[in-house]
Amino acid sequence: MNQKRPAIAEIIELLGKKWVMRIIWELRSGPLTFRELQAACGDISPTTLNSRLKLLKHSLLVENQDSQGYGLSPLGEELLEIYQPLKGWAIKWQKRL
Amino acid sequence: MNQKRPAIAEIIELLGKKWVMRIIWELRSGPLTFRELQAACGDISPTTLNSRLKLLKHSLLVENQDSQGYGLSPLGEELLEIYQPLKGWAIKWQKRL
DNA sequence: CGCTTGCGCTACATTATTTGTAGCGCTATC
DNA sequence: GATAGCGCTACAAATAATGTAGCGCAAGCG
Repeated sequence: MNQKRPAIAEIIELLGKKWVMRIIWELRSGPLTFRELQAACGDISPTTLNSRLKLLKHSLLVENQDSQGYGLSPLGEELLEIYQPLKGWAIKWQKRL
Repeated sequence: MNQKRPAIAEIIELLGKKWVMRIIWELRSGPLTFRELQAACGDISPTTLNSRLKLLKHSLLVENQDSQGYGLSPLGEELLEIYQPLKGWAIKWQKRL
């Protein structure tokens, strides 16, 4: 009852939404509160942040970590791992711009 | 004279724009013409497609491959490589949704 | 030549999404 | 019981994406 579209298309759509990757990235070194996250993202509006958090929780990438705020779920951590190589590549890429 | 922000933040912003990852993904097995790309993306509007192509060319990820249409640049290919593990992960992720 | 076909792409009005600001309701601490 | 900070919502304004029509051009054909 799940997939209408290939999984890769689904995740590409999700990650293509504004702020989604950024939020995951900002949670890389542990949970943050709503307002910390807001500040970390360079003052994303609370409306958008909340909407993205709902989406990310629903997608099982982020979860409430009781009293610590929002943190990455195990799946979220895995996704972040996959993104690691991006860090090195990005520097190289930026130099050529 | 380049970076005001960390490279990773810059690429996250770029890839977070709607359709950007999708376009790169659709070019994975070779260049496509404007209209082929439009169809591959499930009928993205030409306005948006053109705007993204401009952005991607400017970011050196996509380039005009003479008479073949649009294709990934070497940097674009590298980026796509980094995304490979996403494919397997996405399937696992989708099952848990 | 004059006609058609398909291309890359633009114009532009409509619709959807994001932003920014103010502030509510709640809890904890004094 | 007053203050401070939190997560979060309301809502109007700004920005971005969409859909449709079609232009200008180049190639192929009769």
